[in-house]
Amino acid sequence: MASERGEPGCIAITGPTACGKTDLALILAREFPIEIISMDSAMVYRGMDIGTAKPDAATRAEVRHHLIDILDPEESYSAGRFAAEARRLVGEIRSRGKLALIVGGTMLYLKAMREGIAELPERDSAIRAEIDARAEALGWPALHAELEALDPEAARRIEPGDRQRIQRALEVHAITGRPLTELQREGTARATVFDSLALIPANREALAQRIERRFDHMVRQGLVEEVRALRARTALSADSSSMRAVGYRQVWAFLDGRWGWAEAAERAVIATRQLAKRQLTWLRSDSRSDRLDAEDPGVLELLRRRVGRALDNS
RNA sequence: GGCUAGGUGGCAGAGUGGUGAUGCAGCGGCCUGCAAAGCCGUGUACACCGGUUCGAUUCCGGUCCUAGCCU
Repeated sequence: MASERGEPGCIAITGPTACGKTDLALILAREFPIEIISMDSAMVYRGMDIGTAKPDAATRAEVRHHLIDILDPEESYSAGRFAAEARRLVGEIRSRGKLALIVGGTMLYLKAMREGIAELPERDSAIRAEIDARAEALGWPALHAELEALDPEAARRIEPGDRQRIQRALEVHAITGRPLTELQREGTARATVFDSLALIPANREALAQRIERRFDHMVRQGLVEEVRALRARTALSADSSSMRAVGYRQVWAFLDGRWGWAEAAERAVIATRQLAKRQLTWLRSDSRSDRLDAEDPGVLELLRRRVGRALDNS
């Protein structure tokens, strides 16, 4: 229906981890003039290949991929950057006469791109460190109370224990001198309209098993070595946002000696399952995505039709 | 067979004569620059059968299990 909305050149395929979206996207990309835009908050990092199930070099030589390997793991990405960069890429790909296929499971990025995101300052490490120090001394509920005074509306919707959001709201206020809520109200332009197809595994139990098998596979591929190499980077720590990723965090803890291997592996699988659950929760309430049964053998054919139609319209 | 210590929700693990301990997992949900993150919510558990009691998971007796020791 993209054409009917006058928007174009772009389709998203999303779904929880390990639902098969990458494989399907590659099949499509080999059959149609497509470039893939990765919508994945972990594949952006260089050196994080095995644990993110990143498409390998041969595949990427064959099918053009974007927003993979664009940052060092010490850096941080953001939904705002994704929205801006993906939008720009869609235009570029279109100008080459190709279809941009957005593939990934980072739902906030999908939302930021589709609905637009307010123009806010980027994170500021110095200010965050300062806020963390105060939280250490006073506790997050105390900072929540401070936020109450600066931005009552934000305080109302943010839980007193939600350090991440309290921190961001205080950070934005510290940088701009204005309440986050106000800034968010002002600028949520630049939405991009496009179809998105959500692959939903009908069987949770089967998904859980696939997750477990996939983790075992990653370990055989050398996940532990990959994390060991990352740990050698002095600028990287367990607190880095890249190292909070599922799998990496747990293997890091194992290498620290905090957990035995059995425990680390089990926790990695659990964390991945929980991630999938959160993704499914997001998709359940997302009325703007078409929900497809990931296990239905007919999905590929369905995707082919959607892609073909989108190409005809652009 | 005897003695001793135990049997608490899927798991771990406190506790009390009468207000849902807690943690983990699971399940549901939230989501505006860390999102593979962060957070919120969610359980008529007290082995079984009697007894005492206004009231027993908690006290008493028995039964059945489990572990250790003894013969």
